[in-house]
Amino acid sequence: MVRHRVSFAGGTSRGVVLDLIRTRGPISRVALADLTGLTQATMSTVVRQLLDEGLILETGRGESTGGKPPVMLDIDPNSRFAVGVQLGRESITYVAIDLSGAIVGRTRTPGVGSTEPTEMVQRLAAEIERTLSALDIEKRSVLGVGVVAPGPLDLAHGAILRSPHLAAWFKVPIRDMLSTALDLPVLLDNDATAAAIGDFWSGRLDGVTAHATVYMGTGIGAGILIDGIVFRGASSNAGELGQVVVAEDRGDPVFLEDVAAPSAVVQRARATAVSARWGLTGDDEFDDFRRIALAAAHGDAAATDLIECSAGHLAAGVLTLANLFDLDSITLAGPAFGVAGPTYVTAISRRLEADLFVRMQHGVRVRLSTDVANAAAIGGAALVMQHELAPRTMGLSSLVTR
Amino acid sequence: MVRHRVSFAGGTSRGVVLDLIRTRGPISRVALADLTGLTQATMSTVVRQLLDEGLILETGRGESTGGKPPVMLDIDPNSRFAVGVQLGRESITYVAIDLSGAIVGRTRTPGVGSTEPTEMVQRLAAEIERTLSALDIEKRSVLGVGVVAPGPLDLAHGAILRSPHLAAWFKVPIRDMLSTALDLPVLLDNDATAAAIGDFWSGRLDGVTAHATVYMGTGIGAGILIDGIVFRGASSNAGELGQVVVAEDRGDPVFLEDVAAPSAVVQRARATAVSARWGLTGDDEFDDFRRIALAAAHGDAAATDLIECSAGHLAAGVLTLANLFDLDSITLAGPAFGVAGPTYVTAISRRLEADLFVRMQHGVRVRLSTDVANAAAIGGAALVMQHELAPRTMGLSSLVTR
DNA sequence: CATGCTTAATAAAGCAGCCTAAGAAAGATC
DNA sequence: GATCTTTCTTAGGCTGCTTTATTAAGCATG
Repeated sequence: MVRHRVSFAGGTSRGVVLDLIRTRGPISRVALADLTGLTQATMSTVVRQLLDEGLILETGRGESTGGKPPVMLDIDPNSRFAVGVQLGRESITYVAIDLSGAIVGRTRTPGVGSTEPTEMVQRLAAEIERTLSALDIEKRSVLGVGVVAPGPLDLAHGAILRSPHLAAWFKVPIRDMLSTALDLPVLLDNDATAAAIGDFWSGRLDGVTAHATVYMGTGIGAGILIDGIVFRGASSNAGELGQVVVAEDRGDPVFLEDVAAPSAVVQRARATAVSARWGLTGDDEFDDFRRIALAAAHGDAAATDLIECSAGHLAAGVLTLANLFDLDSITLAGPAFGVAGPTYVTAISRRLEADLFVRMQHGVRVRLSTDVANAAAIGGAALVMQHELAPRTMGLSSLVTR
Repeated sequence: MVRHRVSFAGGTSRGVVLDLIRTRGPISRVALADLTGLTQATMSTVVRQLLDEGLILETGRGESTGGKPPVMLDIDPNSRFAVGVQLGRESITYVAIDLSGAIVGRTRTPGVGSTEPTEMVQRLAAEIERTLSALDIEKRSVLGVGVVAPGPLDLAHGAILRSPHLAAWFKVPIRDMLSTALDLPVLLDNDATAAAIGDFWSGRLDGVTAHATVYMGTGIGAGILIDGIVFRGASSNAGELGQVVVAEDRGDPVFLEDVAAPSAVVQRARATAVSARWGLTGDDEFDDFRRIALAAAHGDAAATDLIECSAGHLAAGVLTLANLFDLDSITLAGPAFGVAGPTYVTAISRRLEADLFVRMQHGVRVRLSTDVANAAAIGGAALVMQHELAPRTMGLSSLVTR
């Protein structure tokens, strides 16, 4: 047999193998060699390294297929941990995950509010330290912290550019400040991107080539993964699903965000005659959206109409997204899907089945995230896992340095 | 100085260096080492190889900057050639390009019509042989032939899936048939993708990260390049710009193709009272579109309205595309831009300047292709150049075998 | 104009990640 | 128990890069 030399970009084979063990484990060395295309000899040394680092374990014997039974390998979940922090409007969510991606701890504190960045960083650091010690996690087994924020970010400098309620954070180097305070690696990324990586790390995207995680909080975004690698575009702002043009109004574009986001639903709700019965407060748009979704879930016709309308628009936007990226997998995440998630899944699935350009060739798997509310925070932690254990970037400009 | 190990995915450094020499040449070894991040020593050997293969030449001395003056390197344009074939509705275009991407020959023959695939392949092969010998190009300096067709293709098998006027070609392995007939490598790809690679090969995309070439012929497509690598999606059908949803009509999506493509313009024209004065034939929608565009160019108000309307819709679709992919460069190509190109460029530029999500961070360069009518054929040839001389694909699934 | 300085290019040796080839280990089969 | 099959490791080699050192070719200066 003629073997061709096989190689992953810049020494990522260790990461690819770790991914496979995580998602397909327990698994033998031979099976890993088959899946990656690497030789058994190479796999032997890669696996040796992962064992030495304590990331994986030999968990016993597999079934013999006529010869020596294989030694099965699996992740050692408790060997490493990562922390994810979601800087929310109304609250900050902290999660700790283990190497398998399972949540081992979760806390929630009041939102950023008007706290100064300097003080906030101290509070974040303190809360993270507290969470870790409460969980009996040694700091040296913590790979780092992933901070997740909405809106456009300056990833190069680890700062927030503009965000609805985080104006005071403009260009503050929060990533480096928190890293100094904690003496741990810190990453900053966008909520949708993080949620997508979280889906990938959970192993639910096995076999998927082109995936998008649609994240709806206050705004609407999408984290896009190609072979598990984040698609970022020219300035790391790709996937701004809320900025899809869905109609025109006297020559001006109408964006998806204007018609499908929670705030749009609430605004339209206020204009209806029956809105009083949903108990809208007017203080917190997001809370009001939840009330409308709940009313819809209980069969309220007008509320159902409002949610269906939002879902219909989102479905059209997602159809555009799926056609442009030729997706084969979509998940929905974010607090907006907390109550009405299934309605949105149905609307999107129907739309794609009917109108996807390549529907004759392949379908698109549409699913709800396993934990819509915490998806971004979990993703933040997953981001750190991927960055530290299986780094990978797209394109040629991304020279791999190590 | 601590140097980090730098590496391009699977031995593509040769191709990257060739790209740089092509686009930035004449250039010295030292400058190449700086640009790529490779060491001077490595560059020395890479350049040696390219010189040995005859792809590049030492063209003389550069300016001294206080020490030994550098030896400048440049492409040897006549060392290699490639042929591009565009299977058009009404005509087939053949172009030959040299290594610098310049057109060295062009032919046009009647379109495919109802010719059987088997016979057509023989005709294509004969015409290509004739073109090459007329240009005095030796066959061994020809890297291959790039065949370009509209519509969804089966790239794995090198066949056309469905195409307006090429129904008889469904699943016919045209790529392999032509390769056998010519004894040359043959590639098949989509018109938009090819046009994008053509733009890249021409060197006009230097410094661009995320580019799209919008191709409008009968349909509307986009070829997307990230760092010069084609973005293909799950089934190589990414960039279907015509399938962007621009409005809704009683719950059904209205696609960009339905309102902005030449056929939509012609249809709308027929419904106007004044359409008689444009001399529409009704035979050939594309020809009629050209007449309307010409009338608009001569100041006909009703024709201008029709073209502006199409341009406005396309601009909205391109805005969506630019926001989702975070583009920093767009070119327009395809026969539909032959007459009215500047109108479309203006409409798109204006729309992006006004509404691009990241307009505060960076702009998007919008330009017309240097040769709108032949862009796809040129791109087909460029595709072969890139495939043979600087192969690269995106993601991890693309294991590099050699 | 000989000497030294700077920059350009090559040469030599080493390392990392993959390969092939060969063999050891451990059970299955007869 | 001998042989076969499959798993896993070891040994040696190739490739593409690195680092370090050397040669080549110009400028600057006493």
